[in-house]
Amino acid sequence: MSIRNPKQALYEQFAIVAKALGHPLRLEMIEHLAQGARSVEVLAAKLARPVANISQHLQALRRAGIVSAERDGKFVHYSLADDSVLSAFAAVRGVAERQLAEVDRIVRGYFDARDDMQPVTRRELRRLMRDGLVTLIDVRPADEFALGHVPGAINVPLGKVRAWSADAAIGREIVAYCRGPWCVMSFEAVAALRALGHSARRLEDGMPEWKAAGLPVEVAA
Amino acid sequence: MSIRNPKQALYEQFAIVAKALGHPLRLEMIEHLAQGARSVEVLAAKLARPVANISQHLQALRRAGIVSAERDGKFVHYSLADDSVLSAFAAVRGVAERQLAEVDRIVRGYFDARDDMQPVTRRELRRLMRDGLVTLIDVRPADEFALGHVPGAINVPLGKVRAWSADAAIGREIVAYCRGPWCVMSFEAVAALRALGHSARRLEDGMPEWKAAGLPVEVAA
DNA sequence: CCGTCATTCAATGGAATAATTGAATGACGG
DNA sequence: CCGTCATTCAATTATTCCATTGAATGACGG
Repeated sequence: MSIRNPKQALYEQFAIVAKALGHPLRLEMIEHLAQGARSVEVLAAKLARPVANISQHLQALRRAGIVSAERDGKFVHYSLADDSVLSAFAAVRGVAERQLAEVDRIVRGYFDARDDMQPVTRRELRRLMRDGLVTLIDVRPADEFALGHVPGAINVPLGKVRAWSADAAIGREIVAYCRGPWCVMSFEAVAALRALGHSARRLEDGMPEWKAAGLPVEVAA
Repeated sequence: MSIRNPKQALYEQFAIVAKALGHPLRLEMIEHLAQGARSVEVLAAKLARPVANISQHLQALRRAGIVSAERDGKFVHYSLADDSVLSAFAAVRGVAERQLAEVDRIVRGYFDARDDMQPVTRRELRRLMRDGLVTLIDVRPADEFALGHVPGAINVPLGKVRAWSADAAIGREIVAYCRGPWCVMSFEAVAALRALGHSARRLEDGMPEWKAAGLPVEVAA
């Protein structure tokens, strides 16, 4: 280890954190961990990756102080070290959104830019929910829903949206949310619902942001 | 280029930004650019690095949408693309501060933890300045001071602190600030002033944060 | 105490990144 | 149009990072 002055040493520490965020798979892992603690195996299954690979990335995230590990018998449960990680994730996303035309292109391309994709804000959703004007669906898998969801939301995992919507009244607006502002599950849910003649919109972002905003969260018994 | 789904493509875009932040030298460059636009040559001189090296890092930052370039005759002036970059920098710093014991160790080690290093908050500084209770010094180089400084601050570049303090009254408190919360110049200024018998403290952070907080900035004529 | 299972470690090869050097571009002044 | 200067590009080497594989660790259940 070469001798460094304190200033360089500090920048190196900051760079360790940023570097750990600088890999698509690790970012995806963080977004999953933002939904709740996960074991290595479960995370590997969710991301369809070899367990050893996920384990190594988790080590990298742990070295950077981004995730923390807790042993529970044979299992090791990983979770985000604290809320500052979500802030950093959101800030990086913010730079990308504002500066990289590519992000805009991807999002628009995904939805074909065919009609208004104006998302519902958290504030607006709270008002609509209070007045009973909309049906709120959480399109994440059941296990993530169980760990915490918006009060009043119904869990309709993405694969079941079509079947569920058969029983829903046409005309009543549906709002969908999932893991975060770029989580594609809510995009797909809204697209499917609209194709079936429903009025549907996305919440502007997802569960981690809802919780980070200090809004109430309901946990399954 | 392999075929990717939109979700992966988005994570890749986000990773580009984080990866660009994941190098100590680039972080230091960002902190300098946060003080104002700089040409490649000036930046290289400030960081004591070969021009070509800085140029390449600037290209990397530009590809990530972090800095923008503006040609002015023979010179190219680089500056931060927008304020979201400062947010991202601060967020990464926040993770490092909270999670990496190493950061704390470095800062403490730098000051030997011998007495209270409680910094002055922005709010407190504004009150002290309004009541005329402190002398505020900006220890950055003169060119950075000229591009914007806290109203009422005196520019005392680090190398001149000792000479300047000879004329300062003992007993009146001095507050020093520079480029940001980890900028070591203010640490050194405070250490030097205290060694000379003055009462001195640091502002909690520096110029970019002051500006980002929407507080008034004074620019040299 | 032994088998099983979740996780981590170690070693490999291949890809990306970084610093350095020297040459190439592009704009200004004469 | 030519020399100068700021900047960028290209090529090289050393380093680091990444995915994969198979073996090692550590804890539980019998």
